[in-house]
Parts: sequence; structure tokens; C-alpha cells
Amino acid sequence: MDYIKLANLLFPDVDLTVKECFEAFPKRILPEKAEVVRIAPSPTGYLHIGSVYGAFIDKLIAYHTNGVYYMRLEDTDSKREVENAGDIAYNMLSLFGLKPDEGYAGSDKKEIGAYGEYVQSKRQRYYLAFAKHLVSIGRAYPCFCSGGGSKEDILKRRQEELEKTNDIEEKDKCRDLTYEEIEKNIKDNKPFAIRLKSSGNPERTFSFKDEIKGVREIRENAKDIVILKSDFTPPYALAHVVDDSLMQTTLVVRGEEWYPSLASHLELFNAFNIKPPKYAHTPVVCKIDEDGNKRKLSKRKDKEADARYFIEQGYPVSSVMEYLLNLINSDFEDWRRQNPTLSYFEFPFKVSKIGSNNPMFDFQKLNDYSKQVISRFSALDVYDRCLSWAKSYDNAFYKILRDKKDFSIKLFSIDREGKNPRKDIAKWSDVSSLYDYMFFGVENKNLADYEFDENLLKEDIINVLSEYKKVYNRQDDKQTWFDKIKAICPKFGFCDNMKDFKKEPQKYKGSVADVSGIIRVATTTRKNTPDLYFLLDLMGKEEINNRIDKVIKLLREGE
RNA sequence: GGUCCCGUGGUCAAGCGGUUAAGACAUCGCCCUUUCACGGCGGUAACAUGGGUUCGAUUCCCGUCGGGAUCACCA
Repeated sequence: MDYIKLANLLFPDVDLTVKECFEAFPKRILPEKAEVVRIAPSPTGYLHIGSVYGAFIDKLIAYHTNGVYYMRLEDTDSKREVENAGDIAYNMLSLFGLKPDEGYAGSDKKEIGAYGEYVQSKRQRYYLAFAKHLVSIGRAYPCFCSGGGSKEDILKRRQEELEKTNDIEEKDKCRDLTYEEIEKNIKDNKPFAIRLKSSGNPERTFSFKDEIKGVREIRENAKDIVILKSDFTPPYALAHVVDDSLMQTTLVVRGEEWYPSLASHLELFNAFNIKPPKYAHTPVVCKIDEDGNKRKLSKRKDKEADARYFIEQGYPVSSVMEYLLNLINSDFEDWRRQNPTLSYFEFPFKVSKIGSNNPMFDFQKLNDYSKQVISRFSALDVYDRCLSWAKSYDNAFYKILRDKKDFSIKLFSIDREGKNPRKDIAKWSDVSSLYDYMFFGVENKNLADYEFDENLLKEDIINVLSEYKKVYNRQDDKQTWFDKIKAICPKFGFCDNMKDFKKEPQKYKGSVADVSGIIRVATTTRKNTPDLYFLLDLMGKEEINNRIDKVIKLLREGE
């Protein structure tokens, strides 16, 4: 068959050649070893935490090799597209400190770089040129089998095929259509897609080095994959090959879910006679679901799949990034301990050290990272960040914080900014409940809310509190303040120092720890709070008295 | 179902043929401390399984089992 004639029949209006496409862009001039990497989200209206994970790896690679990290929007599937989705992805990336060096920069801004457009829907001419080329050399053919349809149709058809056969091999009848048959179909206005004419044999394998997985044997591709849909937009495979070739990507970092289609992508590169980029297939971030099964984080089921969730919860960006970096290269932890003040971009990160196990997202560990990160913030910093979080996500709390600025900063500075700061806040949404007794008072608290030690007698609690009311003086320095607490102990059978108490615990009702505990719980409802001396000072004598009176009343009522 | 990837404590993980099998989170205990913390010390806890290869396997090979991914005119 005359393939050039066929190509002209199929693409009468396409004049651009592949050669001309390449000539339209300058060769990148970069330092030796520089990698050109890209983040290529599809505009679904949210950014998957896995994309943040991938983009972070991209950015680290570009940073450490003096390379380029660019963004391309993969918006060829108009059915899936959501309005402003490109901006959402871009803004979210920026928010996580992963703003691209090149490429898409938001719908209202001019894109950066000489390899655009960086939005696939605007690159149609290249895809057509490449597809036509493949037809003209006999490596692609039109397929008139009615494909397409709604997503439901496709899924249904796929299900049926899966039941029939073990493997769907797309070598359909259209492969052997004669020129005359094709011409007739075109005249009849039959819609068609373009498929790759695969020359692979899955019985044969070839050796391939993935930057993360290492050298692997891969089966040759035998699927006649679609390279142009019947609306002539390209599916991922062609867009990937065309764009990453033209944009001169040197290293493709993508999720492991792409690994099974690697062979078909390589065959495409081969058909175009283009040297493929290097690949790094990253593990997929998973979780254990309700049934105890490990699975990929899913947009629909898992709130934490959406990067925005972490912002909404009020995790500082650096907490999330440090946690992710720990998943990426686990020796980051050791490095961080030795270099507590350096930026995490300075960590000597290695692609090859990315494990190939799918990590499980661990909130406990994230929280621990975050507590450490926040514990290093100044009180003012905590205030500012918490305030700006609350402004977007907790309006009632925002107003309180705004109106009680000095009070809040004083509160946040307790046990902070010293050598070993308190680590109690993991995310900004914790703050209002963690310190509710300071921000919202205790009017609505019931006896059950007070975390009194169960072993204490009501009578003792009441005695201690009544006595404490008499002796508290806001003017006292910390030592005097505590001495007064100690002085209360012997009056009601408590021991005023821990050493004696430990020697003969049975001699006492409890220790000075119990007595301070009573005062702490009575004034805050909690047994775990920042330094009580400063807390009481912030409350003031009148408030303390009110709170103690309330507790005594509740205790008496309960009798 | 086919193909591919992966199996070290509850979780994240070092380890590349000989180790008392690191470390971190979680958990438990002790110490420090005038309370809460912070911190320090220590404990419990793991190489999925069966065969090989080897003087010797967590490490290499094969099978089994388990988990995951993928098999679209979605990316």
C-alpha cells in the first residue's frame, strides 16, 4: 500500500512534518548531568497528594542537577475537565513550594519558557503531524470500529472483553483494510481513530533500566494502541511521546501505575526513531482501608488524597514536605537531626534510593513531624499562621484570635522558644480544641468534662480548692506560687515532695503532683496543659475564683 | 483471569552472603523535674512460607501464599 497516499487521504490538511516540529524549538543548553523533568497534572480540579509527592521529587532532581522543572497541563480529555482546574493545580503546587520553573503559570498569566504551548489542548498541530507521519511510514492505520461512546459504555465493553479473554489485544480487523476500503469508509463519513501498528511480540523481552526499579526485563508491546481518538485528540501515549520529545524532557518521573504501559510508549518512541527519555516509576502512596486492605489513595474515598485537605487541616506546608521526604528517602530523618536548620531542598536526595515498596500514609508520623516543626516556631509565628489559617477555615475562632492578639501570643509563648519547646500542636485546627479552656472559657463544661483523677475523693478536691482560692496571689513569683501549693499538701494529708512520697506512698493520700493536678483540672478541665503558673496568670484572680467555685458547686451537686 | 511490581516489628524503614538484624513513629516502663511538658535511659516487638545454591542465607534462584498496579478512543 502507498502509505503516503493513505496519510494524505486521512490528513489532507496537515502539512507540518515531524522534522519541522523539532526545528521549531531550540536545543536546550544545560550543564552536564542536568535533568529536565516535568509535572504533568490533568485538570481534574484538585491535586492528588501523590502529585505533590511526584512534583517534589521532580523539583528535588532539578534542584540538585541544576536542571529544569516544568509544568505541562494534560487536558486532552475534555470530558473530564473541570473549570479553572489548571489554576487549581498550579496554585496548589505553588502553595506547597513546588512552583514550576518553566511552563504553565496559571490561565491568566503568560507561560514561561521556549517550548510551549504547555497546554496540550493547544498543541493539536504537533499531534496531528506526528500521527500523520506514523501513517505515512506504515506504522499506524485508521480504525473504524465504533469505539468511543460514554464512559459507561467503555467500561462496560472493557468488562465484557475481560470476561472473554485473558488479555485485550487490540489487533483488530481494520489493520488489514485495503486502501479502497478505507477510502470508501472515509467517503461514507465513518468516524475513525488512528492506531499504532505494533510490531512487538510479547514472547520476546528486552532489558530496560528504570531509575528507581533498576534493570528489568520487559515484554514487548503487542497492542495496537490508539494514538489519535476519533475526535483526533491524542490519548496520553502519543501526547507523552510528542510533548516530552519536543520539550526535551530527559527524565520522566511518574507513578508506578504507568509502568505496565511503558512498553507501548517505548515502541512509539522507537517508531518515530526518537531516543526515549529516562524513566523513574515512583511507588504509589497507599493507605489501609476500613477492611484492612492496602490500596492506592483514592480521590473519592480518601479525604487525604486531596492535597488541599492538609491545608484545610492547617498542617504547615513544611510539615507535609518533611514527611513526604521521609517517605521518598528514609535517611532524611538522620540528615534532619544533624542539620536542623537547613532547608529540606539541601538534603542530598537520590532517585535511586527511593524504595520500590508502596508506602502507607501514616498520620501519626506526619503529626509527629508537624509537632516538631511547629515547636520550632516563635509564639508570634504560631499566632500569625494560626490566624491566617482560621481566617479561611474557622471564622468563629478567627474572630477570637483577632480580638485577643496579646492574650493569644502570651498563651502561645508558654513553654515555647526555649531549648526544649512543648510539642502539642500538630496542625492549626488543633489549637481551638487544645486550648478551648483559654479561648472559650468553661461555662459550658459539665462535671464529666473535668479530667480529675478517679482515685481522688471529692472532699479532698473541695478542700484543696477552697484553700487554694484563699492563698492565690497574682503578684507571687513562680517559686512563691509553688511554695504555696506545697504548703497546702500537709493540711489534707498529701505529701509535699516527690521523694518522700515515693519512699512511703501508703502514708499519704497523694503527692504534690496530685494537688497541682487538682488545681490544674479545676481551672482548665484538663490534666495536660502548658505551665500552670503562666496559665493562671493569664486568667487572672477573678476568673480563677469563678472557675473554682463552679467546680466546687458541680462536685456538691453530684453528691 | 493474563501481565507486571512488591513482601524485614503495628507503621515508615536500614541492610546488598557471615550483623547481638540499625534508626524513626506508636506502645510500655524507669529516670529527671516543685506541677504539665520537654528531655534522658531502657523494654516488648520483625526477616510471609516451602524448596534449592552455598561451609553459611533476611540477602541469590524456583515454587507457594499474601498485597498492589494494570489490561479504555482516562490520565
